[in-house]
Amino acid sequence: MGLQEQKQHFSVNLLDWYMVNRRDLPWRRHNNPYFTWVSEIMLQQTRVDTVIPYFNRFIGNFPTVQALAEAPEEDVLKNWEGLGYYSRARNLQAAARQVMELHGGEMPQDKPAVFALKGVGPYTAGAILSIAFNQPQPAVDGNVMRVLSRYFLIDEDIMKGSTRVLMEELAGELIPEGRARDFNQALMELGALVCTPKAPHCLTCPVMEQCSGRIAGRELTLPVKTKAKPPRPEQRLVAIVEGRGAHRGQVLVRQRPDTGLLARMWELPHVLAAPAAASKKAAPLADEPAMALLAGSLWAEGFAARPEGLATHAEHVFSHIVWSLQVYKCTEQDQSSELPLIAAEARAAYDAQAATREGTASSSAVSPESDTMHSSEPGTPNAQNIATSLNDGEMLAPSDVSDLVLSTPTLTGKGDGLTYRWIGPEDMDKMAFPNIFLKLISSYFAGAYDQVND
DNA sequence: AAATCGGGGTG
DNA sequence: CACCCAGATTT
Repeated sequence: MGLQEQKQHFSVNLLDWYMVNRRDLPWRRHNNPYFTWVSEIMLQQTRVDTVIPYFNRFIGNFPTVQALAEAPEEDVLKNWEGLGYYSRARNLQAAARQVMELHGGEMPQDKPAVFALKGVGPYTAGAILSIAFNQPQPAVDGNVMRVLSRYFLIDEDIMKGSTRVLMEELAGELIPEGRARDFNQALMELGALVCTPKAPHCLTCPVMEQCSGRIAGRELTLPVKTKAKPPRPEQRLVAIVEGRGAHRGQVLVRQRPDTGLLARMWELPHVLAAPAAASKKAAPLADEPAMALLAGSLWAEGFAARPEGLATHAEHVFSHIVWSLQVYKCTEQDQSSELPLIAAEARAAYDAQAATREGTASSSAVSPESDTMHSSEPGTPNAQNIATSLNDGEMLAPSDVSDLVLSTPTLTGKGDGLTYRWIGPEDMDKMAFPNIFLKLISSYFAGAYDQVND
């Protein structure tokens, strides 16, 4: 068969199949460019079933571009909580403000203007232009590259940028006249429902007859894709600090920096236990030094807390990092009278353990990442900085750690400080937390860590 | 071109 | 357990 014939077979049969088999999805019920836009951002690297409830709630709370543009960013982030890739939420709102200022609140319809919106790349621009405005632009995502690589037996590595460009040219040629809206969605629908990654349903595929990949027996080996680098392991020590006195019934949380991992999300305080010098692998730290490090870090950030014992272990997997968390239940201590005692005990506990470990034992650095830290909450103890030159993941000699634990906090009054807050259960519905901390804090408020072993 | 950026479903 | 998902942005 000729290539042109193969292309026509594909377009005609795929489109016919889609008109019968298309799913009824919330963003397909109205032809609203704003709905299309929001859905496409949410669907980036995220499954349809996951997105549906988020989309419905988001549109309910922010029904128009203007409503989104005028909302507090905190509310937008809260609506994104648990969906991941939180820069999507912040970019989406920034783009809504772009649309208000540059386009009077109406979605632009020309490619340069759509592409210029924050968070809109090659795929999403094509998706918006074709789905919302029926413009003959390709929308090449992972589904499309998988379908095309199989049907046309394309051996190019789909991780390469040049391959995506090649696919876009091909996908553009396949769009039937005047049918970009349906055809582009058909292409993705086929990838999601039939031409699936591991076990494609070739027997029910509308284009199986002329699928070069299937005919060659290559449907399971396509697309060609270089393997991703495995995520690096990190051991982290987490504090659930139970408030006393004025903070009774509350727990200590902090907000992450404006950029980087989980930007502007709230979390429990935690420190990185640096990998052992020899193996360079993250390994659990014994409870005593772990609690000493945690007490020392909290102290250095302006909080007096006594670690009581291990509450639980937890794991959180990112694309590029795996957090193994040791979670310790701590209690807030009276600042003036008991703090020196806490520091001394922390040092004694650390030294006792360090003596039993060979060479350079595991140690810690402040987190998150390389940001310097100090408390900025009025009413808390003095703002301090543990060590401005200390980067996340750097090694510390045990003696340095002891010094840190015993060091007298000093005000720096500079740099981007993290905001710490004491919160109760009622505060959880306004602040956005990553899922791992959402679970840990909810469990704490539910009484799950009431008794710990110390 | 390679890293960074979440979280969960699937075989 | 590995793989991948309606990718974009930064370096």
